[in-house]
Amino acid sequence: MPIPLVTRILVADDHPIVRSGLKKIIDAQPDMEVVAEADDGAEAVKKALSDDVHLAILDVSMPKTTGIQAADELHKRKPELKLLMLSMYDSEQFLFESLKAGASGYVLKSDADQDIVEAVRRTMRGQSFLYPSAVSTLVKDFVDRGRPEEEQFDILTPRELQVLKLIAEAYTSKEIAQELVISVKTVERHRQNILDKLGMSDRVELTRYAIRRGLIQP
Amino acid sequence: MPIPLVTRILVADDHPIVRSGLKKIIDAQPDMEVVAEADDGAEAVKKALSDDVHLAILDVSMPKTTGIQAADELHKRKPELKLLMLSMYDSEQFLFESLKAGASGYVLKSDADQDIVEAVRRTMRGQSFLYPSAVSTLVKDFVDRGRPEEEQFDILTPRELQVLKLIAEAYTSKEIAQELVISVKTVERHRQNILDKLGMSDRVELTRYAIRRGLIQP
DNA sequence: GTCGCCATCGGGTCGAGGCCCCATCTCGGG
DNA sequence: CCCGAGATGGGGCCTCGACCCGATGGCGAC
Repeated sequence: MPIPLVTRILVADDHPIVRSGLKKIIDAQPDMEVVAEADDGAEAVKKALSDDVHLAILDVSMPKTTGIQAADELHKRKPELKLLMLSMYDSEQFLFESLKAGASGYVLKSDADQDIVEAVRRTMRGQSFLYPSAVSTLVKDFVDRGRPEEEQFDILTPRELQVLKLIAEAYTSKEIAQELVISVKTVERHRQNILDKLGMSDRVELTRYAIRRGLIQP
Repeated sequence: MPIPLVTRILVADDHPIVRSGLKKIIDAQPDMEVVAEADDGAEAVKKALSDDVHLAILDVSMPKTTGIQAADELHKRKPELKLLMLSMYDSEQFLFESLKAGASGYVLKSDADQDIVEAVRRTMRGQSFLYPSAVSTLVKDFVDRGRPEEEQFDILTPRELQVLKLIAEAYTSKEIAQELVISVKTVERHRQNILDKLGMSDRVELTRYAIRRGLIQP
């Protein structure tokens, strides 16, 4: 498939101003154009499938359906669609999950005004674009590949996500147990599993993680 | 002082894309123009004083010097400068602090693309602009004014801000004590005072508050 | 079918966090 | 000059969180 003369782009971010800023930068380029916008992962999937979109720029952290989930689904249902992830955070976990979900690029919001045009062009040429320190992260991961069958990195189960969300909303274990109609012990078990999987050690870290993921608002 | 034909605006936000989005919307208006940008409160103060700026749009939550601190200083040193606060959050506390710091308007980021132009025009005319539910908040506060000398709402002391920051970075009390070279008891005393002042009850809520304030990144 | 993952529930330990009491010292403002 | 606020420290209380141990049923993959 040849590279289109004008790349038709969908922009998904929950903040209208960010979309507006991206649109300004992109529409100033002769070879690209924003043809659709979405403020949530689910909407992004719908619009990216129906519209004639070449490339989707997805914010990793969006309420309800995150950018990663959207990327995953889009990659399965429309493999020829290019995916470019946008994130506030230099996070190893998000980077890996994005790449696993089929993203070709990962741009930090703090550098997006400079990087986004280049990232779109590179992505459309079939290459990848990662922000500088992401490359180091990938190299480090490559070197560390000594561990034979270790889990590499994890995703939480749906139930664990529910519990995490409530923890980050300052519910106590007892309150979570009532809310989910399970025992306190089970809540604590889930919490422990989440802490183990993420390599964290208390609720404060979980809270920050939940916010980074877009599970809750600060 | 007459209203200038073209309002000269400074935009301060730590995310370049947000600045870019605001600039796009503002520069599309014939009667306003972005003449300076800043990514931090301190820089905003410097530029707003030196440049010939009529109005400053300040993000409430910025790293290091927050928008509120910047507003406070600008209001003291250049009282004729109009101040428009921009925030991610519908927060009573931030609203009150902004108004106390001399801001004429408070716009939510989620509505900024629609509200910002109107807010700038109203502000330049010497009026106020608040997002809808902020008006209700102010009315409620007015009605509640029954309490005679109650502290109304608080701000944290510098020391308390230090402690809060470390708590939100998942330091334990013991670690904070070591870091600040004080006793664990004092740390817990500070933590308790912070909780009391903010009307909160655990570290998770403090963490979310610290993030909203821009004290730390998630 | 067996193995592993997920979700559920129980026991126990120990320290930290959350919530009271108290006091001292310093410093700036009325 | 004293008062209040900020910062510091201590004693004690009880709950909850963080980290171990164990088990069982279900469900999907190989």
